[in-house]
This record gives sequence, C-alpha cells and structure tokens, in this order.
Amino acid sequence: MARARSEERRAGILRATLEVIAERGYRGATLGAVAERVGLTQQGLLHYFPTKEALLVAVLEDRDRWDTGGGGAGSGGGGEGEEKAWRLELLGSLVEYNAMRPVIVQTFSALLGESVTEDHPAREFFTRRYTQVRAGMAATLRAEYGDTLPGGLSPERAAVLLVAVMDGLQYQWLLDPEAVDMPGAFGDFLGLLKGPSGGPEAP
Amino acid sequence: MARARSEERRAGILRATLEVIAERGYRGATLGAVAERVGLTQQGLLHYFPTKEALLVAVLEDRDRWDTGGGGAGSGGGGEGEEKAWRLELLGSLVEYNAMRPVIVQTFSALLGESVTEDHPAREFFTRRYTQVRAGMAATLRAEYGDTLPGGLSPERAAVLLVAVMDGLQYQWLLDPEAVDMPGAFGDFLGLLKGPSGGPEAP
DNA sequence: ATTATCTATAGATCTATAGATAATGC
DNA sequence: ATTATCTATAGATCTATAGATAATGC
Repeated sequence: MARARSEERRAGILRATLEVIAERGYRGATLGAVAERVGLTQQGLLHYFPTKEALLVAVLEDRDRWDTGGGGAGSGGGGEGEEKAWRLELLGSLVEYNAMRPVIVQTFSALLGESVTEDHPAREFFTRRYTQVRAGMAATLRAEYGDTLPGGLSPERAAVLLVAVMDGLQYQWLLDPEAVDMPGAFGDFLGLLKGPSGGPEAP
Repeated sequence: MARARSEERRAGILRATLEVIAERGYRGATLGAVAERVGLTQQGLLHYFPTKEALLVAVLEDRDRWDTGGGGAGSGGGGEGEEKAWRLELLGSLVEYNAMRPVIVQTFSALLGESVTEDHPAREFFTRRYTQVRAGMAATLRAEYGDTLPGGLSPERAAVLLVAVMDGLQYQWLLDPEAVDMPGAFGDFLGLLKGPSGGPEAP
C-alpha cells in the first residue's frame, strides 16, 4: 500500500512541478513552491526527488512517456519515441488539443526557451527530442506523400518547418491568446504544405 | 567628457547584459556576472542602472531602436516601429544575417521563452512587439500582393505564420546548428507562401 | 526495517541600500 | 557640485544535508 501511496505522491509532485515551471520557468521555480502546492515541506519533497534537477528530469521523462501518444507542447507536439505515425490531419487536431492545455504548453515553451542557455539541464533533452521529432515527421510525410509533398518540399524540409510553426505559434498564442488563433493558423500552414490542390482558393 | 565616457560605459554594460542573458536567461543572470564582464563591482554597476529590471528594460529599448532597422531575433526578426517595409526577399536576408549573430538570437529566444511565465518583466514588451510585427508584416504583404498571396492566404494570416516560422526555426537552430539550416528552411517557407508560381517544381 | 515527514541549519547567493572616497567639471 | 566607484552589509532566498520522530510492512 505504501508503494501505491508513494506513486500517487510522486504523480502529485510532478503535476505541481509542471505548474510551477509554467509560472516561473525552471530557474525561477523553487522547491518550496512545489512543496507548498502538494502540502509538504521543502525537505519532505526532497525525500521523493533528491535534487531540483532530478525533479525536472522526472517531469521530462514523464512527458516523454505521455507524449509517445499525447503530443508535447514545445517539442513540436508529438513525441516520436518510435516514429509514431502522425498523419497531417492528426497534427491539426493535436494543435487543437494543445490549445486546450495552456499550462502544459506554457511549461514546455518556457523550458524550450530556457534550454538554449548554457548548461541548462533540459538542453540535451530538447536537442535529442527535436532530432527525433523531425525524423519521425519526415518519415510519416514520406510514407504519405512520397519524396515530394504537393507544396514542392521534401519530407525532411517540410518537417523542420512543421515543427517550427508549431513552436512559434505557441509563443504568439501564449502571449496573446485573443489575437492568435493557433489551430486556425496551423491549419493555414497545412494548407500551404498540401499545395495548390488542397488550397482553399485552388483554381 | 564625462557624459561621453558615461555613454560608452552604459553601452558596454548593455552589451555585457545581452551576453549574460544569452548564457543564463534573465532570471539566471546576475548583476555580479554583468559587472564582472565590464570590470566593475556589482554596486558600481547599479550606479548606471538602479535595478536589475532597469537593465533588462534598457536592453529591450536598445533593441527596439536598433531593430527598427536591424531585425530582432526572437521577435520575428524585424521590429516594425512604424510599419517598416520588409519585402519578402529582405526577410530572407534578415534570417541569413541572424544566422551570423547567435548571441543576439539566443538572448531574445531565451527572453521570449521566459516571457510567457507569470510576472515576467519582458512579457508586455513581447506581447506589444508581436502585435506590431504582425501588423507591419501584414501591411507589407498586402502592399506587395494585395488581399490574397499567391499561396492563397490573406496577408494577416500569412503574417502570423511568418513570425512563427522565424521564431521556431531559431530554437531548432540554436539547439542544433549543424542539423538545421535556418536560412534554407526559411527560404522553403517563403517559397510556400509565394505559391505554385514561385515553387521550385511548379508545373 | 523501511518509508514518510518534520525541524534545524549550514553554506551559497543575490539584490539593493548606505556611506565613504576620489576624480571631474564649472 | 556631480559623477564614478568602492567597501560594508542588511535582508531575502534557495538548495541540500543531518538527524529526529512517527507510521507502515514484514
């Protein structure tokens, strides 16, 4: 029973960590804030995760697991642990889904931003992750469209843009949700990728 | 003369601040690190800028000035103080230029990421800035293409994507410069916007 | 025994204020 | 006088370690 309780506790801690990171980033997050949110002292929290960095790593691993079937905000939406098959249509609904999970999107957008700084503990995670996501998306696109998408790009070149658009839209949307229709804009981009044939004003 | 010296000092301090933020983000940056870089004590630094936040604000204002003719990394490249006229072609060279200024790109990418967190002193700056940049770009696109771009999008909808692609590519590029050809990818996107007529494999 | 939490605390930092000292400009 | 810097330091935090105490599981 203690084992089960323990797992619940850990899950609660990770959720709280996610929230605190969304609000303050990793560097700005404090063990005290996370502990308070789960009703523990800061030292009590360290019983479950020995260091602050261990807490971040656990959050990232958690996301990796989830993502291989959920779509991680910052990382371009869908993790591709094993080159998961995203069809273009599904990507659209993933973005719609993300638009309903601002906390997670914010957590990963904040982490992505921090991760480009020196010695950031999430840097390697994101670097590796993006490599995977780009490769997975390219493979999917190739399977669906062959070596040239309707818009004229190779799957590899389209994949970089796909990920870039997802991330970039998230920042604009987080900063000004009223002004930016994230799913709509992403749909526009898919239209461009699918080329003239799929375009709304196709001749 | 003291006035002139003072201005040089301030400029040096702002450059140092930019570098330190690139390395550690704003929250991770310390007055001590900036001071050391310009050969002052932390307290000596505070003689020029009374608080840490004042230092950040000065960096942002500086960028705003510069940008209204230079292109601010994170903010989608070119600031549009007064709806500066960027033609699509010029945007391409702006991205090429950014690819040669990794420090500035990193500073603004780190700040953009942090800015989505609560109470971040750069949040309003970025929100306002993006609104301006989107509007400026849309106006430029409209002047150049009318109400519908070759790719089929309205200038407004294309503008969001343009900014998103610039920002998103910066993160992927910063994390893995070898793997991501930022200017090349941006060129691909411009090709999509310009539609079939401009596409490499146009029929 | 092991697990879960707590109190106490060491050891680092960090920002910002106070006040002294030297140099510069009028 | 004003400007530029420095030393000293207050006051907050923060992470992490040490060690006690209570509860749980075998």
